[in-house]
Amino acid sequence: MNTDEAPGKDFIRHIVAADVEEGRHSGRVQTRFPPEPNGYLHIGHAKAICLDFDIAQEFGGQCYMRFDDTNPEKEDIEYVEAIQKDVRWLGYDWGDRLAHASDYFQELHNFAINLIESGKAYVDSLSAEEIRTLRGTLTESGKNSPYRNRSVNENLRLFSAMEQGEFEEGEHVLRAKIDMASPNLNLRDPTLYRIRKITHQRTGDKWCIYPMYDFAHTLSDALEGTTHSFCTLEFEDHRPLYEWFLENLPVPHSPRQIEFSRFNLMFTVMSKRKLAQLVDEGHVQGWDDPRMPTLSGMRRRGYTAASIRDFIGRIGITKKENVIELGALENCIREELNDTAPRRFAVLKPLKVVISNYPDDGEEWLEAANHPNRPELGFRQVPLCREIYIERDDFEEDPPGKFRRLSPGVEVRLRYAYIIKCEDVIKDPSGEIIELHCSYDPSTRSGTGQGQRKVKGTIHWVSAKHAFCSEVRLYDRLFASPYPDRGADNFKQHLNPDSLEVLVDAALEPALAQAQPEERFQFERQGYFMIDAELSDTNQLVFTRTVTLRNSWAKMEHQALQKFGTAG
RNA sequence: UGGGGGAUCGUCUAGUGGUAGGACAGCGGACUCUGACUCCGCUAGCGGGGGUUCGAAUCCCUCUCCCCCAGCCA
Repeated sequence: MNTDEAPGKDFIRHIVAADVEEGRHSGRVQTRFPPEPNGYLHIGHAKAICLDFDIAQEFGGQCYMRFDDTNPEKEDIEYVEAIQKDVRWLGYDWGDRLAHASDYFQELHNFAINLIESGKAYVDSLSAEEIRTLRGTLTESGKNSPYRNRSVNENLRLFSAMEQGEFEEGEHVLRAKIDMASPNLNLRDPTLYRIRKITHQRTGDKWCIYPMYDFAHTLSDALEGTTHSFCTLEFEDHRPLYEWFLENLPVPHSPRQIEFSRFNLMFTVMSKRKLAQLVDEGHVQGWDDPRMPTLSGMRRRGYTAASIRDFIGRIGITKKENVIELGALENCIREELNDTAPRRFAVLKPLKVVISNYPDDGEEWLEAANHPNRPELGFRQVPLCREIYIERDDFEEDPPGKFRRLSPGVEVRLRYAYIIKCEDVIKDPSGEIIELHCSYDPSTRSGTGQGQRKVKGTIHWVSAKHAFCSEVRLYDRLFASPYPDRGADNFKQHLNPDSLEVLVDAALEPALAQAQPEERFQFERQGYFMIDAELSDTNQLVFTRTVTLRNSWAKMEHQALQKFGTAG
């Protein structure tokens, strides 16, 4: 097979293309992204957002941004604003097509009257418990409510009284009259309206009856002229109800609902309820905590919108349950940042090195490439003097076999500078290594073509005198288990206690002092980092690690530990 | 035990009666002043059993396993 071929379209695009070809809806394509403003958007929503907006665009149609705000109890303007910000950030523009289910409350109400008048809806005065009992079970059919055969006039009168606020919450509901014996529970006279005496964030106190999801969502789609209504699998058996509304009401358009599977990410949870719990109970510092799978959290972590869209494109659309490896996501941001991020030196866990044969007051500035594979990005100067910092992990007194770093008597290259050799290890009384004494070979300066001998390895470093100290935050997966919400135990038991490591005395090269918010860097041999604008101020910069570099050495170490146990 | 869905390399995903392909991961190698990047190579899959057919992931039968549904949430 030809590898140049474009990847196959997903099943939804096949369906839409076929509909267009057959001239349904006059070839028009219109979609909508319908979030409920009861929480922040997460990476799972990105799949729906991309699907809704991309398909509309691909077929020359339009996509509405519509808030499904039919439950004032849970919804809040804070979420409405955050959601819009996140969708825009992802790169989508709904133009003037911003809508709310609440914009349609009057029309929805008219549809309800219509159903009552045609004998297809009735006011039920049973309690919630009684309704549940009469609904039956998965295997037993339900029973009709004693109020099911009220006259049209009585239903009209009661519904009007509900609307006028003459009843308390829970006294009555409006139900569709469909089939209490249906094997599909959604068709056993579903509730259409309930009484809620709560101020709505948009309509205020105008209404005290609010439509239920199935009713409001279907008819909002129909009123807007949606042609294709995408949603996740759990709504699959709501489709017959969706279609029942379309068939039994004088709707201007008949959209088609198509379901796809949500996606799940290993080492994380993806339900708004659970994410809200992490926020409320203080396991994270907010919806935008860089460990959260929310779009705002990932943005703060350093993910770009392009990398998220790239990721969504790669995981595809199917109806199969799926759990995606974290590496697949990380790969997307690494790929982008490897290409675009300027390189810098940062010593995260410093160990002082004295270059004993370097002049006491000596100082020189060396040229270091901003990007080794992209010379057009130029160079910056890094200072060297007699005392420098290297990474503590880059020295081992008794190194394992394949260690390609510094150890006693061994030579390594200071990247973009000289070859040094470890002559002496200085320890404090407790035996902890506090300083290294090294000699350097002045003939081996980088770029001179001299001193090209093979050494053990190349390490990064920062001049002690010129270093500026910064806080660096190393974020890791929020959960220690790949499937935190599988099994009977509480998902919070799987929280990773090491998901955040705060380093307060990282030594950064001077050029980093000019770092701007949004600028991303590769700290060589470490990973990709960005300023956390929330935590930084003029006195103190705080850098956040977006993702580590791929690290085959760490992998080897990990495998060795697995093999020989973790003791010692 | 009712109804609705789903099963293709470790993980995602193509395939629509004609050599099971791609991505990520993994393994091996080359390169390397980042144990990065890049490049080369390799490993690895149609849930089981029948049937139709010259030929089946694809069509038929059957079995198994997994997910969703009993809110006045969405």
